[in-house]
Amino acid sequence: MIPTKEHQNKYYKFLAKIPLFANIDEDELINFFHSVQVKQFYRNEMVTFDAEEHSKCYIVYEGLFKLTKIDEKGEEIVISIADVKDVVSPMHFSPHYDVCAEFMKKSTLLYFNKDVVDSFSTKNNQFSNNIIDLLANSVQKLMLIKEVLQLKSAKEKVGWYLVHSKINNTFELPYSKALIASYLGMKPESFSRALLSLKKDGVHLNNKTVILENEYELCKYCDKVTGSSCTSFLSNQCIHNRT
Amino acid sequence: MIPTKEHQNKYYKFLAKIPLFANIDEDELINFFHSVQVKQFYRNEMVTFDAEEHSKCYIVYEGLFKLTKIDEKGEEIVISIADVKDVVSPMHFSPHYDVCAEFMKKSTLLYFNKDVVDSFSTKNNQFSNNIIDLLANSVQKLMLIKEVLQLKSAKEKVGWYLVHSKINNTFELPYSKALIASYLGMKPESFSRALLSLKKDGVHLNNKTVILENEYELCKYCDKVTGSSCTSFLSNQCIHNRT
DNA sequence: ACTAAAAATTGACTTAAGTCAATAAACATA
DNA sequence: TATGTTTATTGACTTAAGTCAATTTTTAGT
Repeated sequence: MIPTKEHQNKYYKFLAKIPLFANIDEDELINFFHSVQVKQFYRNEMVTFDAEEHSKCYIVYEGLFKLTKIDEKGEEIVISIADVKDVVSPMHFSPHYDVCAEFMKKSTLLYFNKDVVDSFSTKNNQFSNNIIDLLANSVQKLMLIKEVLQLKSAKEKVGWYLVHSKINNTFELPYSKALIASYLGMKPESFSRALLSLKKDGVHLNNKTVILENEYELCKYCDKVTGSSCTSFLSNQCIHNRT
Repeated sequence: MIPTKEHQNKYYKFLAKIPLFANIDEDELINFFHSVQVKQFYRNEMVTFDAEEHSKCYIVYEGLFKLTKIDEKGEEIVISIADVKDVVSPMHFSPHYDVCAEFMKKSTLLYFNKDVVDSFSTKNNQFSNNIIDLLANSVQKLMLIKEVLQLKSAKEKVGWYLVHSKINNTFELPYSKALIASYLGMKPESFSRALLSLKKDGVHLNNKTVILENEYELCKYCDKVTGSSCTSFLSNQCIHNRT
């Protein structure tokens, strides 16, 4: 759907702050933004992002959804969680790769069709670079979560997610426990039991807020990439500080 | 190491066939290839691809290695297998993301430094597009393997890998069973037991060659992206043919 | 503030895949 | 073609996380 004039301005301002559009000349950007489209999705709505229908690039303006794959038995895995400002770009997948988007909240997505994205990236080299950064980031995130899923125990997974939240979201669990559990490839029951076990080590969860008896209980679950955004990175207490 | 004149020509010919360099004007390509470097690695050699030292783009000229992550206890997961013609590009990872390359054979890697890659992609839009395709492919491959690892039983994983080999490598297992097992996130013993169970369903393995009692035993393990390269894709027998 | 619905927890039990150890098959190099 | 080494298989046993069912806690709408 093409947005009304009144909405356009706020969409433009929002988009201009997304890393995908960073360091691009404002005139070119505004011109590109003319082709933005908008779509609303309802809570619990499920959409298959098959590339034929969805050869687009989506940006979450508001709301939350998870990208999932579901098998014949109804078992579901979460590939990624898409929050406000996140970019999901099925136009870059194979036409035979289907993923399912499950909306956790009423959501507004802004999107561009593949042809306009491609033609803009041909004209504008910085935009190409931004796409490269976006995809490189996805690759790294997927490699990291693969490591977490395959190498860590239930308790370590939860510990890892908590440090992650500590460092990136200032001690707040950003989503429901069930959603985080499925992102970590575990059942809510196991998540709950892992939290119980962490509590014995001094890691408490007051509703969604992480509380530590003394500051460093979670450090041992930290990975280096996450850690590099920590204020104590490479300090004496930091496990990544090996000399 | 800078290659000798005599070797240059064969490297150039090899590189020109890699998708990363497809559809680029030959003169520009040859000019870019002047900056290629070469490095040899020995069987069982292990190298950490930390971004500081390895802010490069590698192409496997000959040999084989696996990209792995290893934890404190020595447990290892395989992130990807890099075979001849494959591109591995640590320059696109965060400087804090370390992966380990373990060489399975004596290998020769060609590589370009980040600065020359970046400057070529600034000048040449097609090259930018090829990098985007390369990364988009990695994303999709990682999403697919995540699905395989989390959603499938041991037997289904092996079945999936076998169809994969059937379709892409004409019925040959390309690597050792132990390597394939670890790529599938399982132990060699479990791989072996899964093969035993598949044998009961008419799937035999004569050394590394897959033999089917009647043609379609493996179809139920096929995913749609892999299937799209199958000669019988969407035929009557094909499970992706739902009407 | 009240109620219904949704989300999270806890306990008892099950299970698929891992571990460890012994043996067998395949490979590579003389 | 023999020999030592690596890779694969098989069997007995263990275990971490899943399942199912019963509560309890939290959330959201009136």
